Amino acid sequence: MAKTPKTSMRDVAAAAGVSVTTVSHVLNDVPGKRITADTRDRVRAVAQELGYRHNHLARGLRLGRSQTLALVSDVIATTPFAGQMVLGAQEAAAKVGWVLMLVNTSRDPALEAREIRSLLERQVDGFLYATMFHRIVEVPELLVDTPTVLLDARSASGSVSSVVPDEVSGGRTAVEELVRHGHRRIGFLTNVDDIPATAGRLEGYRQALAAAGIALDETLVAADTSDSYGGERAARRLLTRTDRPTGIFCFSDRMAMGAYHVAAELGLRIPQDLSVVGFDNQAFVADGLRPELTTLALPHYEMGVWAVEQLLQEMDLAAPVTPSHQSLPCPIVRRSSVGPPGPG
Amino acid sequence: MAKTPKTSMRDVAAAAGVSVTTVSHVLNDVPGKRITADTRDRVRAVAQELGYRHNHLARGLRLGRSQTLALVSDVIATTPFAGQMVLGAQEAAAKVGWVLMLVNTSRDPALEAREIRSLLERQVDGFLYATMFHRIVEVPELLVDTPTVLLDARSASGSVSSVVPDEVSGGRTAVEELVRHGHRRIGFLTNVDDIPATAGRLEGYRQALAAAGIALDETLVAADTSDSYGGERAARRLLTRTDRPTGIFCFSDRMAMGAYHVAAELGLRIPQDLSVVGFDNQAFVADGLRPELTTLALPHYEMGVWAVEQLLQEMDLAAPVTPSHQSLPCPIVRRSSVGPPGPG
DNA sequence: GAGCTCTGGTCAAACGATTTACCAAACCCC
DNA sequence: GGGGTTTGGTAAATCGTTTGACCAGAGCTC
Repeated sequence: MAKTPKTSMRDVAAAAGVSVTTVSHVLNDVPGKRITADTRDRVRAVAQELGYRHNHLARGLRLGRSQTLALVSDVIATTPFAGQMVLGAQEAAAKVGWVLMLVNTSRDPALEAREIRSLLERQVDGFLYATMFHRIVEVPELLVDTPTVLLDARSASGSVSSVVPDEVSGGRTAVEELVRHGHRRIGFLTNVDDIPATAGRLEGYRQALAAAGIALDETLVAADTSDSYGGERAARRLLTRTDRPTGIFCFSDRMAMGAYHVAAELGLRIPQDLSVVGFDNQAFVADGLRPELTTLALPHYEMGVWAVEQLLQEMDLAAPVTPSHQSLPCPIVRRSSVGPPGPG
Repeated sequence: MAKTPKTSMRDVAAAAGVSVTTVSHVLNDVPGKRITADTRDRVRAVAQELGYRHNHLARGLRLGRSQTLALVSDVIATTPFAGQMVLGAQEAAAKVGWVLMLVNTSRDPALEAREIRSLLERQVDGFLYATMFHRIVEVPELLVDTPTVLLDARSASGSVSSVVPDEVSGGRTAVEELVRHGHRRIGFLTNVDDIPATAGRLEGYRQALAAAGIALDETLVAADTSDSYGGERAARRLLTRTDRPTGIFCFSDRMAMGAYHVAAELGLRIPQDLSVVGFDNQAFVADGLRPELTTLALPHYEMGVWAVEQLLQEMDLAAPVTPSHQSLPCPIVRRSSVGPPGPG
């Protein structure tokens, strides 16, 4: 860890026998500046030799921007797919040479304010305000005059751009998959929480049934907690009926996992006796079940990318932009849990 | 997004009728500076009123450090527990007012070099070099004279500090749990990959057997891929024997999931006929199985915290430090998959 | 009242870039 | 050879802090 004394443009300039200005012009390839190829080469060679490295802090100070984005989220880590969102954002930022600062606020408003303030002091140019599952939030007061995009969240006021999964089309796709295989009695294991995903996927379920000319049977919709135990309970209610559904769409892979347990218990084979579609494409769950679970993937990576690209674009425009709200599709991941309805 | 013109110390100084120096002294609570309470209050009031906000870029430039850490990792997101590590690091940094920049390199050396260079240009003070599962790596040339700590990785040369899970004690703990319940024939579903976790957990398995006075039976160690299919194959090899083990320790929860499938197929009840211990405490897997899986948790959060604290400490000392290598314990998470061996 | 020490500040020089002016020499045209 | 233009740069101000050096006035001592 020998503290190598850092080389600045001044050092390069001195060694190359030119002014700092020239070094700056050369190293930044400033267009429209007339500098002989000879000088250019010399400056570059010297910079290379001295191990010159740009000082982004100094540049940021002068330019008034840091080329840095912040991702602040309520709970970065409690959901296993959070990483994909962060990854998408980070990669999109890296592509244009920006970097991402990461902060987690644990839903603590005081902590959140403190952290945002800290990021603002670091002259962060824009914010991604993310929640780790699709929610309705309001963007913190502190951020009102810094460019901000909502990630996996929508704002009640609609005042800033946002990107969320398209829950409705996701639900529709799931049910269409069952319909396509010939199912007509299709159950829905839904979630009791009042979140956009619940309403959206239910709406998708309705739409798909309607499109297939299947009458909605409210008793085939069973709500419970979104974990595997909720899945068990809800599945048991549906599958112990004499007119049990031949296919079920589950709000989450975890609920689907519960449904698998109940099916095994009742001696129902998947997919011969019962087809199942999940949601989330949860790593190590969907592909660990037997048969592997057909499910819908949340577009976390894509949302991360979209949010950064939108943010960069909004920051480019000096003028205030009209916010744009995007829903990204949830692609279906076909595995082996869906088949034609049994003779039953 | 009205670009509010930023207020600087100069503005505050002018409005308060003092010099910039005084403002700096007051706002930073510089010790040993004599300033009347009256002036202090006035400066603070004015700063508050004008909405003054520190400019960390300018300070960083002056001070030569940014109070920023970078977490560079090979694959941030492909493992669901990665988040815990990032979270631990971020929270430890936040506690002392530092922030974390995040970069993912996808195991691409060219990309890695580019990103590290970019972070270095931003005057990042220290690096966390993380891998998303315990590996042996060498720290990139570029980082040799910037403080760096390895996270979930160890370096071959041992030249920088590192923190990893204690695989040996983890393996031992798992097997001890089975021994404690009275098991004497204990199988090990291990992994074929040549990584520290494989050797470490096997060693732990050996140690626990030896401590219990149980002779090692090599045929009870079945190696396969670490996913659920590998678990199925390995479990089938062990459980179809006439002298099948009464308890098995699985390299991963995913392998344990495979073992559950085989047990169900063979009509073996867990834990009455077979006890199972997993590893990883994988979200939504361990607690989604029936019965819920007893397993070992990887100390990802704690490793993140340790790494940041170590890094901060090493940066404090100007002198070169002798690197410290830490193994953190993997705590057991008891659920319902372990019981006394059956009469069989 | 000369000489000291405090008190409560201020001045100006960094830190390392970018950018707006400006300029000397060379060249061109008639 | 006088005036204008192009070429290839340079000087200096600036971004917003921190900090080491300095200083005027008040109070104390003898």
